[in-house]
Amino acid sequence: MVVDMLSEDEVDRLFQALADATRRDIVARVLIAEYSVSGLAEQYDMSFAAVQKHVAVLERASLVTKERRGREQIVRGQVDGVQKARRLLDEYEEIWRQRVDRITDILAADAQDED
Amino acid sequence: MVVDMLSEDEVDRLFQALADATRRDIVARVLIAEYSVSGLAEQYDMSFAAVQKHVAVLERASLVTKERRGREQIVRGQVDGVQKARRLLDEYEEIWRQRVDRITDILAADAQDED
DNA sequence: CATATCTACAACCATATGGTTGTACGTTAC
DNA sequence: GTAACGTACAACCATATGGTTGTAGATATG
Repeated sequence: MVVDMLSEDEVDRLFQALADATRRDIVARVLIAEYSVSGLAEQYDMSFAAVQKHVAVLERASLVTKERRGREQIVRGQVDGVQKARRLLDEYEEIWRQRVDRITDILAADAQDED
Repeated sequence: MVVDMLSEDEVDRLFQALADATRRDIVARVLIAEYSVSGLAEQYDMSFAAVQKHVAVLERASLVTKERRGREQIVRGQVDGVQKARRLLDEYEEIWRQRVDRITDILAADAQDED
């Protein structure tokens, strides 16, 4: 059963956001604890602006949220984004399982014929 | 527990391959049944070469396999690629769940303090 | 053999991506 | 008020991506 109703664009953004090691690391970090954008930037060997862009990509993909706190912007992980992506992949596995079942049925029918 | 041991590059390729609607559709199709590359190309409103490139991306990501049969190249879905990606996402959910548990513990400890 | 089919691959183009530096602006601290 | 901090955003660059057309090789079919 499909519960998600994600547009193709949303799914594109989800997987595209996950297709970068730095961004996956950011997701893991902010699922564990809050970070400011500059706090995140300290963790990586790249400019603040680069990290800022990664966070923006993750935000557009609904994998993190940003919330202003004073002069800082707090980044938090958004687990339902992760869950949506996982459920998508579950559906592919389901498709595959159904094919296996179908093939098993066919083989069973063949066995019947041979009786 | 991590069982996968996928390199960052492999994961990059996996998610990158899934970040395109045409490629996701190809994966779904070849999980259900075999297709030749030209058979796949008929399904989409783009050139044969474009579909060929998409299949190549999926192959590098271990989401499909190609096998020559006469002059055709048969494409099949590779479910373990899908499963690897899903397990990756499971790990993120696990990270998140552990944080929730930790926060719950802290709240419980605070409640203790107030007694 | 001749022809049609399926694939491979190169060359090209427009746009997207991942990075940089520089500038500007709001917020906190002294 | 001034300086330092955190952020936003523009401009720029190199490379990757998703598409095209064209050419060539291998395999089947008449």
